[in-house]
Amino acid sequence: MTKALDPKNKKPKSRSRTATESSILAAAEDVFARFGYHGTAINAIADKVGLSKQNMLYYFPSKEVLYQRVLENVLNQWLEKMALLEQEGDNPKTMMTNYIRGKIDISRVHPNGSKVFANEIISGAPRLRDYLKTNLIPQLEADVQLIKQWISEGRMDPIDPYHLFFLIWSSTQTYADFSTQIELVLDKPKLEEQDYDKASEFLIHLILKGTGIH
Amino acid sequence: MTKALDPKNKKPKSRSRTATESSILAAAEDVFARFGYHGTAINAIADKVGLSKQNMLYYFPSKEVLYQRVLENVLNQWLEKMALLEQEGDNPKTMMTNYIRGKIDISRVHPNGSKVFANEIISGAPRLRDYLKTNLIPQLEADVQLIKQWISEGRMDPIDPYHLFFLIWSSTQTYADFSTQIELVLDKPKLEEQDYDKASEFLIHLILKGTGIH
DNA sequence: CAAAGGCTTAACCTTTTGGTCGAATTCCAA
DNA sequence: TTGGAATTCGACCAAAAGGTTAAGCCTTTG
Repeated sequence: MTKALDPKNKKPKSRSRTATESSILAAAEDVFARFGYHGTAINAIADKVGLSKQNMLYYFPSKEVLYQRVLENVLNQWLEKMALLEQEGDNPKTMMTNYIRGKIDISRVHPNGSKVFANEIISGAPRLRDYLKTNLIPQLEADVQLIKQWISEGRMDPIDPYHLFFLIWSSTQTYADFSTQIELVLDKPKLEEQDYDKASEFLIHLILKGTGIH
Repeated sequence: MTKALDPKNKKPKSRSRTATESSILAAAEDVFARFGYHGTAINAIADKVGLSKQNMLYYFPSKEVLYQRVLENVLNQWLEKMALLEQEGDNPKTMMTNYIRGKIDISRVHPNGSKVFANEIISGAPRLRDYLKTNLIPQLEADVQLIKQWISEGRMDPIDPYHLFFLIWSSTQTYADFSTQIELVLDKPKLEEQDYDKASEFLIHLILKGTGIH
């Protein structure tokens, strides 16, 4: 794979290096998503990028390190968009709508990331317990506070905020993690944009109504 | 769920043999759930049962066969209880309530089965596409018809039945598949019965209200 | 233009693991 | 008791996969 000449390259080595690393990470995310950590042969990733195994190991010294980097990328991308608090809007309805729509968007745009994450959690989250504790949970707690505030202000029904988030997380991520099953049920080779839109509308409607947000 | 013996069985299996096979299957379900197909070493299963690897292979000739049997067991157990149509009750509210509660029960009693299934779907369901097509989907279609009927009778809101099932499946199975994450959030070493009860009540309330079932 | 340093490859090594084979042992009914 | 079937075990094997090493190639830069 020859890289395009870049006239304004000031540090070509570092530039091409990051490019190579990115393509490796992308391929790795894909393969790890489908086969899980153990099911993935680093050779399969190398083939996909068009590198030899040894050469790929030059960029990432081990399978474990590569996997960690993939996981890291996924999590960072996620956490950014995953706060209810940070949604646009000044009222429960708008914010919740944006939140749900955002989560479905992630399932649509980054299904592989979601699958890697799912694999990790199912197998007991050995590698990211700490990450979850220090990053996800604090953010969630803030979101929970917001929900409680809305409840106390009578802007929604008094429901358990934690289980509400479990519901939203699972029902949105299922369009990534379980896409195979959904495609089978809907009899489509691949989910299309309209399917995700439909899912969004459905979930938004049901959850808003179900929680009494108006 | 007829336990009819295979016609091609010349002799019924001995009591001790079936007992051994059962304990192997149980251990296998456990290990496959945690590590996935590729991540599981048959030695780990054998150790757990207290057999040598070779001896275990005497009962199940290969890892693949053993895995298939585990999957088979899980699916059969599931399908039995998974029809909305077969729930007790003569009205939408009761039937839907029992359905959701039943699904949460499965997550509580058979979390490993759920995880094995989840692993399989995430990795593209290579081994059970056919099973889903011939077993799950027909049952689902019948359930979808029932929902449509309820809608046409004005007993619930006009919503998309398919996405409703996706929501119920995902939000109930998450208490098995993602239990690690949930335990972390709820700050408990292990989910207790009351947690599942709470989840049931939450989901039942939200889904009934959200779909306009009364 | 030539040294330095980044990049790539061939050959090789080690460990793990699914699986085989035949001998030994146990179980069971005649 | 005994012969045959069922079960268990020790020894071994081949393939796959992660990883190492040392040597060569290519690009940049002083």
